[in-house]
Amino acid sequence: MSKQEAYPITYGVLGLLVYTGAQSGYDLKQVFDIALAPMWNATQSQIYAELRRMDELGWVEMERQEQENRPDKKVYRITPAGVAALEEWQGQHPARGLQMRDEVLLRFIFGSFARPGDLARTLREAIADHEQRVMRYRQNLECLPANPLEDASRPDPYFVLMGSFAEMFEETYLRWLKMALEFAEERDRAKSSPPASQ
Amino acid sequence: MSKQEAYPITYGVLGLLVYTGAQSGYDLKQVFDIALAPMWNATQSQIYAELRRMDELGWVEMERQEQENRPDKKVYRITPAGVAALEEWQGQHPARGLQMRDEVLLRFIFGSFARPGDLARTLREAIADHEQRVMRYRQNLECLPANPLEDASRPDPYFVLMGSFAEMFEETYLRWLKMALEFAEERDRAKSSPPASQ
DNA sequence: TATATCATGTAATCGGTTACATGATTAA
DNA sequence: TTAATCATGTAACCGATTACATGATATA
Repeated sequence: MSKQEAYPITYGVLGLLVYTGAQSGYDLKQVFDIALAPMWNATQSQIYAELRRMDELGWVEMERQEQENRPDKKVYRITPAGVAALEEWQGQHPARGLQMRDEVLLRFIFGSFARPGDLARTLREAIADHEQRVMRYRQNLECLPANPLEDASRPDPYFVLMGSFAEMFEETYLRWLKMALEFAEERDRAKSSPPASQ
Repeated sequence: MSKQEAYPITYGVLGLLVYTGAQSGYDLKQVFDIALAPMWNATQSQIYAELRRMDELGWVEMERQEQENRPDKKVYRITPAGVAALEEWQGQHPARGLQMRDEVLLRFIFGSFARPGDLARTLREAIADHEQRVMRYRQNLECLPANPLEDASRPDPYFVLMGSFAEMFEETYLRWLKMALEFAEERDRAKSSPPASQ
């Protein structure tokens, strides 16, 4: 078989369905962006495509909810076959290792080509971006879902640990960004003042 | 204009060409994997495609080197237009923020569906993987290139700072992985021993 | 009145990966 | 003798993104 039946993103949507219960593609996208932001991202149309795929696989069931003055809401629910698929997946060997794509770091490493101010501006914007991320992750920690398979009275311990990963990662990243910014600003100052040596 | 003329990966290859001097696509792939591993990854055929693209843009020049008993080596060199493109790029606003795709984290967050042992095994493999990464990054620190635009007698300070990012990131990641593994192992123990409560 | 949100999707395209082809050299 | 490496690339495909379409409701 060349074409796979499921991908990481497939299992991401599937797993979320367990925690949310029956949900529409639209709502799942919101949940996805909050819960899985630290390790994956998906577009709206991708979520719809994955739900259709899983419907064909029998991993989810769709129920059409009529609405007034709006398009019908298609509400999806995970099936026992879907739960089995999640369990199978956990036993498989990960297809790929961690993949990062970070244009800010790519610019930084070639920062010697930047005109004065450009690199520092890029870094300041990145700092603002990542500070917002940290805040969002901290907010998420206060409304974590319970685990329907285990203790329903407490927030899911896996989500708790993931939250701590997100926070650790963002804090490390921010620490570095601030170091890098100091370096970039110092370089700008050195370039604007008349060079003493050389 | 809808189709872009250059992407982050384009500038990645272009920037490396400054440090390596004239290089073949084959060799650039090796350099790419070492120097840009923390923020981007590229396949061999992608590198060839980017070199062809930049040749058409006039950002690089190609020289064919004949070889005995081997296909000709196409050696690329950056042009002044290429250097200008790098500088322009540094002034633009990054198109996308950080993107992470990490199947290990995705499995972890849905780890309650894992059969006993599966999650811990995934985490142990991830620890081995990331420990290798740390070692590679530390090795890289000992053979960093000089910056041909600045002080040629010292390793490039941008590469030095990137190296420290890679190390910080991997150490944070490893610290978390070990916490997560402890949790997973404890969970496995609790499931194998007869439950006292419930 | 204009924008944003709710809610669904399709079509087209793009960026990236995989598979394949070639053939000599070197190491296990 | 087998496998890996050097060195180049093409073709096909796949996963993901972007743009577009629809139309009501709520908000500014």
